[in-house]
Amino acid sequence: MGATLTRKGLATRQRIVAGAAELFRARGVAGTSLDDVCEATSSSKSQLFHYFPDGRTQLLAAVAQHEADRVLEDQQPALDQLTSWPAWQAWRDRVVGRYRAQGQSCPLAVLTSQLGPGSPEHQEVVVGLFRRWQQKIADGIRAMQASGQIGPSVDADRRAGALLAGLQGGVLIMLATGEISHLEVALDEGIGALRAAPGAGRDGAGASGAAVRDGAGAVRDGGGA
Amino acid sequence: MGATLTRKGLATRQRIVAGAAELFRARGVAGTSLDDVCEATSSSKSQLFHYFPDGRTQLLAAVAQHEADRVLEDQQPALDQLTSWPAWQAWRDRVVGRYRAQGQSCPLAVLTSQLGPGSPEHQEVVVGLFRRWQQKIADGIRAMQASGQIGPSVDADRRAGALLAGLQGGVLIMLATGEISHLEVALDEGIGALRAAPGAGRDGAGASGAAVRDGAGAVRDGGGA
DNA sequence: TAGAAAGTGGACCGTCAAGTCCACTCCTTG
DNA sequence: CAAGGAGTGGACTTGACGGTCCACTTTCTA
Repeated sequence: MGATLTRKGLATRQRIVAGAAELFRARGVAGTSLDDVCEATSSSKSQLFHYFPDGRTQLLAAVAQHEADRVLEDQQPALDQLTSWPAWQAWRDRVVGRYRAQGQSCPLAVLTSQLGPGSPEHQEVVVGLFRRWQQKIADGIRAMQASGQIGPSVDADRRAGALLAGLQGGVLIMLATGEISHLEVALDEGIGALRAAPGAGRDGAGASGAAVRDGAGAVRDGGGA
Repeated sequence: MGATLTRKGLATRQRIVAGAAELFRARGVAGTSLDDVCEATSSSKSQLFHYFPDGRTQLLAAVAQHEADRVLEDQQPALDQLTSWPAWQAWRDRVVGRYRAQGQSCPLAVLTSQLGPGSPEHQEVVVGLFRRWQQKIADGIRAMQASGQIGPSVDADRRAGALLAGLQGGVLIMLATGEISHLEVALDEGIGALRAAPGAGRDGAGASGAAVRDGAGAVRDGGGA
C-alpha cells in the first residue's frame, strides 16, 4: 500500500496529529472523540480514516510518537550540554519552565497511563523515550566525570535513573495537584546529590553538601494544596 | 434521601466498589463499562444506580477514595515507624514489594491520570493522599533528627517531597515499562541521600556517602526494556 | 491536457454503554 | 403478621461514537 503522500496530504496528516494531540492534552484521550478531532482540525472523517486506516488506535499511536519526540526536543539544547554545573541548572530551569507553562496537561501522563494496560505500541514509544532520556542524563554525568567535576565512583546510569524518576514523579504530582514545587525540589535535590557526591574532583561542590539552593524558593509549603 | 443502609445494602455497596476497583486496575477505567462491573460483582444496573445515583461519576469517586485509603494502609506499619535506618529499609522493601506484586496495575495512575483534567473530586482525593503521604515521610525524618540520626539542618518537608516524587516517578516508570528498577533506585538514592546528609549526628551514615547499596542489584540495565 | 491517483465532504450505519423504569422479593419493625 | 421501605432483576430507551461508503474535487504525471 502506497506510502504515497503528496505535500498537501502530508500537511493534512500533520494538522490532524497536532490537533488531536492538543485535544488529548486538553480534555484527555477518553474525553476526545474522532468527531472532535475532525472539527478541531477542519477535516472530515474520510480524511481521518484515509490517513489512519486503523482508526482511533492508529491515530493514538501517531500522536504518542509525535508527543514523545517533542518531549526531548523541548529540553534541547540544554539536555545535550550537561558539561558544567550552570548547564545543569539551565537544564533544570528549562524543564521546570516547560512544565510550568504547560500547566495541567501532559502528553506523557496522558499517553502512558491513560491508555492503561494492553497497548504494546504505546508502551514501546514510552519505553524508548525513557531510555533516551535517561541515556542523555547519564551522558551528562559521564561528561562531568570526564572533566573531573564529579567523582569517578558515581554510577552514572544509576543516578540518571533516580533523577529521571524524581523528575517524572514531580511532573505526576504537578498534574495531580497543580503544584510544581515537587518537580523543582526533586530536580534540585537530585542535582544537589550529584554535586555532593563522594570523590568529587574538587571544586564545584562548594562545601561538603550545600546542594543547589539557588533556583527554587519553593516547597517549604510542602505537599500543601 | 436516606443514608439508610442496611447491613446487606452496605455489603453490596462494598462489593461493587471493590469489584470495580479491581476491574479498573486490570483493564483501565476507560476499558470498563458499568455492565462489566455488574457482571463482575454479580449485581444489576438497578443496584448500581441505587447506591450510586449519579452513576459512573460517583462510582469512580468512591473507587478513588477506596484505593487512596488502601495506598497508605498497605505501607503500614512501616510508614509510621521510620525511627531507624533498618526501619527505613523495611519501608522501602514494603513499597517495592507492594508494587512488584501489583505489577502493571496501579490505582494511583489509573485515578490520577486516567481521569484527565476536569474532575475536582478526584483531584482532592489525590491531593489529600499525597499530603498525608509526604507528611508521614517528613515525620519519619523529624523522628530521625530528634534521635540525632539525621542532622538538624536537613529540611524534612523538602526531603520528603523529593523522596515522594522519586517514589511516584519510579512507580510511573514501572507502569510504563514494566521495570521496577527505577523505583528501587529512586528510593535507595533518596534514603541514601538522607543518610549522607550533612550534619548527620554521627554514625548510621557509615562512610561519607556510601548510600544504600543493599536491596536492589538492579538498574545497571538502565532504562532498558 | 487528459486520466489516474490522491484528497475531501458528509451522510449513513451498527454497536455499545449509560442511565431509566417498573415489577418484584426480602428484610425489619411496629 | 402485615405494611412499608430497602434491595434486586432485567428489559428498555437514548444518544454518542467509531467506522463505512460513495460521490465529488484537486493534484500529479505522462
